[in-house]
Amino acid sequence: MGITIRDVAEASGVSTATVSRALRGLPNVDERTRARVQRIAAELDYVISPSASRLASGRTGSIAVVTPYIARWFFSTVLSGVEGVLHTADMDLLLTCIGDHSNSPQRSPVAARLRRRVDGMLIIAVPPADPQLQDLIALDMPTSMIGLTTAGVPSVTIDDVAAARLATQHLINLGHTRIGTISGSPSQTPFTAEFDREAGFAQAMSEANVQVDPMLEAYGHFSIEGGEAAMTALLTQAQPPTAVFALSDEMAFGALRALRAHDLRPGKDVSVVGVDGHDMAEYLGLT
Amino acid sequence: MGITIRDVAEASGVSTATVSRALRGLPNVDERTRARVQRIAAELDYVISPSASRLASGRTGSIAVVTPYIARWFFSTVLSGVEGVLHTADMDLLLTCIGDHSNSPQRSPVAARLRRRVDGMLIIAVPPADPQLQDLIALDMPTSMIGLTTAGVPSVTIDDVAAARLATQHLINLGHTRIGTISGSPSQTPFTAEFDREAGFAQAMSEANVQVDPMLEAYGHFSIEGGEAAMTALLTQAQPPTAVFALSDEMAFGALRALRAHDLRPGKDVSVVGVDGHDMAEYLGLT
DNA sequence: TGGCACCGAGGAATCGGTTCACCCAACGGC
DNA sequence: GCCGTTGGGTGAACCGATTCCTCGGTGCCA
Repeated sequence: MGITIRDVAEASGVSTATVSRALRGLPNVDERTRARVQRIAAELDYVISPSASRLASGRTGSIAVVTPYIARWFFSTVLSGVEGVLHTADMDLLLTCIGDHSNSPQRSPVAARLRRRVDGMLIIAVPPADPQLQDLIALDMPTSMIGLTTAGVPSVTIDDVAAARLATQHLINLGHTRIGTISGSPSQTPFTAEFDREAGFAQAMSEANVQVDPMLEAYGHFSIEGGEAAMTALLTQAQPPTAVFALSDEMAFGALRALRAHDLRPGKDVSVVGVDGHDMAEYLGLT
Repeated sequence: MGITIRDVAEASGVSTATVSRALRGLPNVDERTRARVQRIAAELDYVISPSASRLASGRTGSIAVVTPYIARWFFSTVLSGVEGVLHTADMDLLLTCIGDHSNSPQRSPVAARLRRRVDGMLIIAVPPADPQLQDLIALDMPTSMIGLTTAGVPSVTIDDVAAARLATQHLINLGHTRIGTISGSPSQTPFTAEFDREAGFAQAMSEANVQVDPMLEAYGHFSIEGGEAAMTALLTQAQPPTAVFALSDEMAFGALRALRAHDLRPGKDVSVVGVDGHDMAEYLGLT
């Protein structure tokens, strides 16, 4: 069917070993030989068989991206960047979504799926308490993380604590004292970011000696709908907050929508801030 | 290093051939033998080597998803769905982004990257005129498409023509006669959707005997910023439109932002409609 | 001039499954 | 009792690279 390395070898009058070295830029090949092999390979439209190469070399040339969500803003943005990097590095990107929400019985455990299949993984913002995370780390392969940290694994995160403090302080500076929050959910395994943002909020509040009213905490599950419901809940209280800190921009959107529904003007009647840097944030009159 | 099929074979006292058949549910294996093999494989924590399996069988068990964007709403949503399906089918998902925008010289041509690497592809809304598309189709492997159609390739699309007609008619029903459009760009390779939506707009307009003013066409490049710029351009004309049809919701967002900047109320001073069904569409007061 | 390092290249083992061809025993029909 | 089937199973030839080991030849240095 396809052209094999042997065909190329015969056509150029060398051994397959030489072809392999020539094509991969390894040393110990005469440059003239290399050029000839390359030319012939191109003429024959030869494409190396990744399976065979992987089997023989032990390297797969692909890395897995593990993420709890794909369609959400933060994740797809990161994914897009990662794809670019991997693509130019000529690596395959295996996309794998893990998540308690999609616990269909058919979804085999991630760790088993990845074994012997990739050279490394990139884990994006998986909740640290996710049981599957341990299995992944136990695979003991090169790993990086984005948006969460684990001992011994390189990672890149934003300083969520600082960001949340900043956002909260902004509200305080505006003179607000009844500041509500919209966080993820009361009981579920928290994301690292969720944890840190709450911490930042608490810090800023106590620093400014502003009382945190437990009545003013609502849960938005990191979705737009959830944010809206949470905001509605806050607004219908006897003493609604004058400002709201949303733990993610998406929930902030929902909150804004709730404001509209109540004919309140965001930024005037009620201030809303969110954390994320979402593309759309600035378009919507978030504080 | 890893446990091989041979280890399992020896441990269960059968040949590797039988292990292979037993583990993959093929016939001609005594059920008791199969059970024993499965148990032993599990005990040994045996994981089959995909590379070897692919090499021997010729099947890769993975399919490529080819898309021009990852981070945009439509694409990441589709991607998320596809991942679910593929995952439960126990297939690997190779993510590949092609796009004229990211024409860094390093990005090898997609078609070559995919040959011998996947069993099939899923192409999402690539502009029909994209040169790489031809190469992909020339690979002649099982392919499906979403959001574009090509002769001989199964595909699923929404009826963009109808959707655009509907949106336009809505504006017309509201009594508007000066209706502007914000489309992608005047010259670039159009997406199928772009094409169809323009067609639907034109149809609705001519059916209602409403004049299409060529002055009222602006280009938003399918981005929020672009939509805003386009809307601004429309608004600063001598006779600005009273309604605007945006070819995508993202551009519609931008348009709304421009309205805000001009202190105009969406839906009252100027009506805006978009097509897409974007999650956020309804939250923003799009018509 | 002998010894040594190095360069370009080939031979062949190897990676770990899959699958084809064949084999053997048991069984049923006539 | 003989023969054709069929279910269960084995052996070994692949699949298509990679890579270790080997080898002749050349240039360099002592």
